[in-house]
Amino acid sequence: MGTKQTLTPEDWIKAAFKLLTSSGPKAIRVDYLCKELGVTKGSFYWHFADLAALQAAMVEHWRRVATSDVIASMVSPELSPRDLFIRFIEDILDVPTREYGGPMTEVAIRHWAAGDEAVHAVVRNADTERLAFLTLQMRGSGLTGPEARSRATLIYATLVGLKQLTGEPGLPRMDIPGFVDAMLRPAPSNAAAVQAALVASATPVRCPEPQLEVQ
Amino acid sequence: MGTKQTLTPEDWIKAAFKLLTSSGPKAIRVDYLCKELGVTKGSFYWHFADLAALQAAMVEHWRRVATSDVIASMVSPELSPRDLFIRFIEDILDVPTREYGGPMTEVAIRHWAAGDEAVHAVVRNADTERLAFLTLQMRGSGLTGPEARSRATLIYATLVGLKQLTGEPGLPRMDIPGFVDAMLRPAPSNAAAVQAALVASATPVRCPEPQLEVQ
DNA sequence: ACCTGAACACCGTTCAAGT
DNA sequence: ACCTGAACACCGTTCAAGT
Repeated sequence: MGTKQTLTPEDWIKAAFKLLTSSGPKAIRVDYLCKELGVTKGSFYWHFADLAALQAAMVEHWRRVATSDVIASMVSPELSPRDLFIRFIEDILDVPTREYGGPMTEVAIRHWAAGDEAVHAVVRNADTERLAFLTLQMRGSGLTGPEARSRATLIYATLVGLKQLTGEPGLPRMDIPGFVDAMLRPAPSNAAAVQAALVASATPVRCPEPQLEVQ
Repeated sequence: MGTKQTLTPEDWIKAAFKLLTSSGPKAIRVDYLCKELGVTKGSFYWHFADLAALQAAMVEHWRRVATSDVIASMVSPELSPRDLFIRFIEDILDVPTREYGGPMTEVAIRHWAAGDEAVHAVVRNADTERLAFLTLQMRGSGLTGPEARSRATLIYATLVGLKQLTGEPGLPRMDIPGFVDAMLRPAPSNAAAVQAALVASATPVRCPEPQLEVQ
């Protein structure tokens, strides 16, 4: 009743992301997937030619939802540049992860890419595409060409880096609107100052006292 | 008689490099190694705990002969800075490869590193070590701190890049002494000019007319 | 000490047969 | 159309037995 009769490729991809984020790239295995979905191996090979095909589909899916789809959803012209930036950044870092491997999909993909050149190539493409879009928007906000590019690079690198740290407890939470405002200010062009603005605007999460294991 | 009775770890490492350079990282397999050496699999596991141990030994061997050993052989103070540079570059790019996988070991290792994070980490360390040494020597030749570092980086990146292209036919052959002379000139500090000096001093190998496949 | 030979383990892949 | 179940293939690893 509540259970679906037939599996779709999306079911396999979703299960594979779950394995990726929970147990790493090497956990993307046919038997694990089948256990997760309650079927036997033969079923997998009806949907995919081989494991490489599923992996390619995973990466391509990620590329679409975490890059092209987000960019495409931005072309509605009612957004101010500032709001567009905020939404883009929040979407890139969070939206595509909701349905699949949880909030750490982006980090898991980059970890996977470190050991798989095919994955790495797609991640590079995604970075390029996102950066080109951010640069274009920066330029549309009145910044000059090189300035637009360098600010876009800085903002993107900073946020990707912070996202990596999000896994650890006691992370600083980032104030994305405040950061965007600092990045859009035309004058100072001072990377260090902008970086300082981000750090200053980051509200540290309540940091629990370090607990010693006392019994 | 002419054949050795007993295999050494070095024999396995050498055979593994042969497989790496001829057929890529995935060809480093126990059965291939055994066929190459004329023994059975059990022999391998007497010498190494597992395949990962052999791979680690390969990378560590490369790191030693292609980095630390070359640097250590340079501390004899009879060399002029210019000759030291020339010898270092030639040794780094050629010497460590003679005994093992031929002249393309450096390229093969970097290709391997693209798909294996453990290998990649060692390559990064080697690059850092080589660059630190080159920078130090630049500084000893009268260049200022930042200038020494940027020139060392440029020279190293250029030569690594050219080495990658060496595999293809019709390569430009590089005039290392001429390049070093250009890099040691203190004044202009112009990266593009130095780059031009290298390209100008590269004597193109006889470039055959493009042959159309006419039958 | 060094190696053989055979077995085992693991996991991707195939395929005839079911519904 | 979608899946089961069992077999096979591939290759890393183990180990008792040889010299």
